[in-house]
Amino acid sequence: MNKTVVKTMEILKLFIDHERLTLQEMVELLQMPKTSVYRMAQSLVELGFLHKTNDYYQLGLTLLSFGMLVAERLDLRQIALPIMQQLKEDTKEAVNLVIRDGDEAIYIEKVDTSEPVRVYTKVGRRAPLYAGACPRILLTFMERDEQQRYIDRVQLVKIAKNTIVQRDTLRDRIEQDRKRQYTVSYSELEDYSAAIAVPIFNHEGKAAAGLSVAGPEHRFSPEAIERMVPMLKQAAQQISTQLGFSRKG
Amino acid sequence: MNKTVVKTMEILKLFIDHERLTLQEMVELLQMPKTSVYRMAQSLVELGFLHKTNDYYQLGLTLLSFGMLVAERLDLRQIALPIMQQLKEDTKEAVNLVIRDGDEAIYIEKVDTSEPVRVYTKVGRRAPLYAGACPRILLTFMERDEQQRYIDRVQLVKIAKNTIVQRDTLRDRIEQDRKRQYTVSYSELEDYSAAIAVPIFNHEGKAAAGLSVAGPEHRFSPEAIERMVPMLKQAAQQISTQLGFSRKG
DNA sequence: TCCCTTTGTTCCATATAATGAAACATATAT
DNA sequence: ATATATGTTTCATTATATGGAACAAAGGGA
Repeated sequence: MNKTVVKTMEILKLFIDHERLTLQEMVELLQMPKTSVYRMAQSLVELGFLHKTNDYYQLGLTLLSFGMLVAERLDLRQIALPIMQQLKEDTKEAVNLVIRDGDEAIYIEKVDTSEPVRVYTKVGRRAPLYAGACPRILLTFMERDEQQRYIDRVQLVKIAKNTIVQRDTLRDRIEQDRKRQYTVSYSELEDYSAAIAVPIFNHEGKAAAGLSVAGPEHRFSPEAIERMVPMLKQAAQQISTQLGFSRKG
Repeated sequence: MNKTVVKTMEILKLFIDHERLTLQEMVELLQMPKTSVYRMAQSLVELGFLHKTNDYYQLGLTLLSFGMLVAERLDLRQIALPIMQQLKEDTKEAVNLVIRDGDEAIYIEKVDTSEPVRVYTKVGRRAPLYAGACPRILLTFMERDEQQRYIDRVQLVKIAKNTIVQRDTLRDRIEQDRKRQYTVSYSELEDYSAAIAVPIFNHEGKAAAGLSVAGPEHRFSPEAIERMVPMLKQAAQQISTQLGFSRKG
């Protein structure tokens, strides 16, 4: 495993939180010698992973090309999109699709609402598995042993005002949601945002993805939730079926 | 500039044309020792650039994350999208937006048609500057010296049945299109596909992007072109204006 | 069931490349 | 004109990569 490659990619990570940076700024953020940073940055520019304009570096278009390749090769995403579009029409809220990537969830598709207030989620964004309805539904239906190991080791960081940061609260929540086969969140990933999520199962009966509707809290009254849950479950069922999942019972 | 980093990324390039590969397949394609390939592939997996499942490697989700960051940071794309959506409504054809990336054009936005026949373009895809209306409009309005140098050195490869592969033909075409301020292509990037493209100018008066409508050839009669060109020019003008371009005369 | 082949993974001696301080180049501020 | 800051290049030293050989695992054929 190449240490130099890994080190060079530390530079790319800076651009997750910074749209553009000078060489000097990267040196300060990374606390590495400027010659080293300079050399690595030039490599990334040569690869098209960074672009340099007037002493400023920013993410390069080659990442867009690769990123879109990844997107178009996600079968689940192609299968889900028309169903998500219908669900958005039915519920009038934004619809999200996540899959697991290690200890995080990554949003792989979103159908945005036309309603005035939007939520923060964007395709490509990540969230920890414990926070927010859609990521947490993946945790809820994770294989039991793996789930316990994750809960035991994860550092529960508060992200928004209602993020769950107590392990026992998280465990209780998961038990409850496992039974009712959906989860709800209010202000866990973003203040004043709510979401309802259900699992999508694959041909092995494993939770392969999470499907959710999301919007501002005031549009997620108990009545609204009661109305949207069956629609969500139905949509997830359609996607699961196309993934080869056979429903038990 | 790091040789090791550049070499490791040769592996990623394999996945442009291959959705998934085994270690052995990569060794054969790259003609490198398998230990070397193994080591580099592990680095890419550790970075999230590759994902390994059952002895198969494929592009990793980290590229999706970075790719979408690039997409959402393209100001031009945010400005253009609503105008592109309107243009698609008006013309009923797919609308594309490209920018230049070195000697290639890269598609950064697309509003697809609801009409039955689609064209190949996808966000993130690249094309040479000489082929197809949208990429070629960038070449048409390139700074003269640079344009001549590009035409002199580019290897004109036939991509579809009508790809321009004669330098003189290309030069004549550019002169003609520069005058009428738009270009048309039939079967240059993909057989049986047509497109009309116009330039988008930035605040410096330089061609910053190309805007096109595209569809199957039979929907691009001379009458249809005459109808769509003014709409395209108007849409491009709107985008140019928002980019700070002041029209001459 | 055994043996052979293929492919993935690890080891380790050797070769190559990376490293980073110093120096140089350029631009900007005073 | 000079000083400072930042980007870029040089080069002696250090660290890491390299890749053949060996090992491990899986699958196919007799």
